[in-house]
Amino acid sequence: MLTDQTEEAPSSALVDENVQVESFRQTRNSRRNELVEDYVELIADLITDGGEARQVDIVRRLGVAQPTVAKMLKRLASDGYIKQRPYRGIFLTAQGRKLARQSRERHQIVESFLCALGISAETARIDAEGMEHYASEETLLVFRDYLANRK
Amino acid sequence: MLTDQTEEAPSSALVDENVQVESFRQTRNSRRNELVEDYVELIADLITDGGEARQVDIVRRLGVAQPTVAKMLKRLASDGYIKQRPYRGIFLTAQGRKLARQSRERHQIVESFLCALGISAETARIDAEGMEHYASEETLLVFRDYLANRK
DNA sequence: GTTTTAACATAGCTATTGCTATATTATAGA
DNA sequence: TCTATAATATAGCAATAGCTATGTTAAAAC
Ligand SMILES: [Mn+2]
Ligand SMILES: [Mn+2]
Ligand SMILES: [Mn+2]
Ligand SMILES: [Mn+2]
Repeated sequence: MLTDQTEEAPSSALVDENVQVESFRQTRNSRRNELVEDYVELIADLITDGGEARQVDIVRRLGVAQPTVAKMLKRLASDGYIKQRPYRGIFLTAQGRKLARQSRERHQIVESFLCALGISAETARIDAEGMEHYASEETLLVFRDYLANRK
Repeated sequence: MLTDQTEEAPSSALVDENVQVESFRQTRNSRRNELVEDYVELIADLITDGGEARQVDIVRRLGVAQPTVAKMLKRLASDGYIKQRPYRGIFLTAQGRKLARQSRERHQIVESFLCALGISAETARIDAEGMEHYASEETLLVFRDYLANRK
């Protein structure tokens, strides 16, 4: 009579230890890729929109200091996501384009889903910017279905 | 005739610069609180469930090395979230209890919402563990409404 | 063709979050 | 009570992500 546990998350009891460890592990892993994803996604958007992505454009869009971006771009280059040509802009490698495409798609799905739920465009933008990096394939599929099946 | 922009996120055009900067700023800010929130939430859960939260319990639940937890607990103590009594466990301050309650509630809403959408319990757990930290009040309200208004 | 300026590079600092190795100590068992 | 063990503390290292200050240089302006 009081048991209403269909499709419900547990309300306060501790979950199984191994399950929880695995959740935290995966979350730490996703967190480690957040910045890289946002950078390549932004670079791709800048190129799509204006034909080029210079360091200074990224600085303006991210709202961080220029040396912060410079350092990150070095890392992205050494990790094989981009090629830099000073004063000529940043170029994505094949690997970079692939990650950018995936990131952009995930971002778009999450943001559109939040909008479809009735959340304001500004809030959807902000929340999606963080949440996108933690949405699994299974979740993205459900979001996509939701978007497709509303009238 | 081709304009179908109701409740839709833009598909690839760059958003306004100031809007984007603000999104990234807020996201960076949320990210800075992720770990603190997970720690106090976990400590509260351990206390609720077993009466005590020792360092070694947190180590086991998070899946990180013991000195990592020891260092973080020092920070939580110096930030006023907890009191430590070695071999006696971790105790939440009023400030810690407040943050724990808020974090636990957000976590629960996000996880229940994902479950309600039909996402599997395991995936919902994992995704919620990351997404919870980026869900705004507005979004939580919509999630809550969705949970309340489904038959 | 100079000169100014804006873009980029580099040095050096801090804080955060992880790790391994090792020391210390409180509790539990014999 | 003594001792073994498990819990905690500490030292020291690395990677990441931010900052300010300052140097260098390519492009623009004159
Ligand atoms: Mn993004
Ligand atoms: Mn993002
Ligand atoms: Mn949580
Ligand atoms: Mn979490």
